[in-house]
Amino acid sequence: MQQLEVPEVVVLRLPLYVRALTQLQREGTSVVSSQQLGERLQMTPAQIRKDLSYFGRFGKQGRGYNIEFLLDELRDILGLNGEWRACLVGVGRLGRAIINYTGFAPEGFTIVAAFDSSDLQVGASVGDLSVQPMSDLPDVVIDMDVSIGIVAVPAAEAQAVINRLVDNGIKGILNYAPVAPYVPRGVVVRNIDPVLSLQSMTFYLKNG
Amino acid sequence: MQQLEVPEVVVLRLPLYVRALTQLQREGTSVVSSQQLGERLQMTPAQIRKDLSYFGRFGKQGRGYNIEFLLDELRDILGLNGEWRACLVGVGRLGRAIINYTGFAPEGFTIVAAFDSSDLQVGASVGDLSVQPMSDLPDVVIDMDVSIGIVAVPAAEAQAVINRLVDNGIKGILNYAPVAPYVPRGVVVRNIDPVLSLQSMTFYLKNG
DNA sequence: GTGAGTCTGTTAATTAGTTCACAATTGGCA
DNA sequence: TGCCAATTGTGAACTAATTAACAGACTCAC
Repeated sequence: MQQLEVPEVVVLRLPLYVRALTQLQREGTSVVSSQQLGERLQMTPAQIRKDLSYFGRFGKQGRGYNIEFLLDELRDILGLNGEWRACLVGVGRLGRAIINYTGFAPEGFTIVAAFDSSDLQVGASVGDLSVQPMSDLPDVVIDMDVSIGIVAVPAAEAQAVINRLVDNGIKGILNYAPVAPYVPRGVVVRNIDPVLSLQSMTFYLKNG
Repeated sequence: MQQLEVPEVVVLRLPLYVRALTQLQREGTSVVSSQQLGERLQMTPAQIRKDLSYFGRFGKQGRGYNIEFLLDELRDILGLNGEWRACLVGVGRLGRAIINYTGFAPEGFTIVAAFDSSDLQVGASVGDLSVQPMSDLPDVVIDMDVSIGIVAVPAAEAQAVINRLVDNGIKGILNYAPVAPYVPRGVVVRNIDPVLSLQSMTFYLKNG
């Protein structure tokens, strides 16, 4: 599979399809056309068909897409059929909220370890995790098969923490710190940054 | 100003410029070239110059951009020089974490009211706010000049809550619920959805 | 079985976004 | 002062993404 040529925008939309299809499935629907799916997601049917065509042929002409089948294919493409293990760095208020967030587990993302650089935090219990010192990171990554690092430290420390995660073989970073981190090629970063979202929103609020 | 033609991608990048320039300023720099700024942000100088050119001419040939001046202009363009007041709906774990998040206030975003549809929550104290019933929403929006609604309710309730906010004149929604809400034209939505971020990340983790 | 109607997958056309490349300025220095 | 090096702002060229359009394939009702 040379999926290297799939545009990133397309990959970013696939989870949206997964979510919409899952919902349709729960509603008892078993087949959906690109037209119907497009109405739900507020996008053109052509875009949906085009997006899917990067990965294969999943529909039937005259009928549409079998939801169960398409869901399975999409989950497979995205790698959502297994469990992904993550570690979290930074157990301040934000970090604690992330650990306690109930939205990850049902989607197959599990936080299996929590780290903090402060001795004051090490040993504390958060959720059902015990906060570990950063020096435990190398062993934890290997022993617990961690592939994702979640960063919830202050901006000033974020880059150093991310470097450390990357040095230990982490290939995916979910970054909550308000910085645009540098990572080497082959490492994927996703930034969660509500302030940036608000700061672009106000442009439109201000100008009609 | 007919800024209606400014591509949205450009608007999304402006806050990044603001942030990088602010940092440069704190470091004591007073002038920066598009080249230097581009290195920081990992983007081409041409893109930065082009983006800025949608709004005016802020640089000096042979020299670069005066950081203080450019920052002021950008803050003005984005509407970041005043204070924006927001209300939050849903004071579960996530909502409480949002209220206690310290990253908003320094950027001029203040959460001035918290709502919940559950009688069990109404009256509770969260941060320095007292949780109000949704029926208070119309008055609060007007009396406290609220222009942004932050949604932290379960997925199933999100669309209804957003409808209610919009009906009461809210023009900007920061949505933490895992749904892609429908809003009428003229209302701006920004979704904060770490699960979607992870689900697209895994595509790349899975395929080299 | 057949035909009217539906809907996909895909190529082509269009639109949007990025990068190039260079004339026009500017600042600094001899 | 005059010249060199630096850097902007911007049309033009290029690249990427979206939408249109349609041939081919499937469904279903009769």
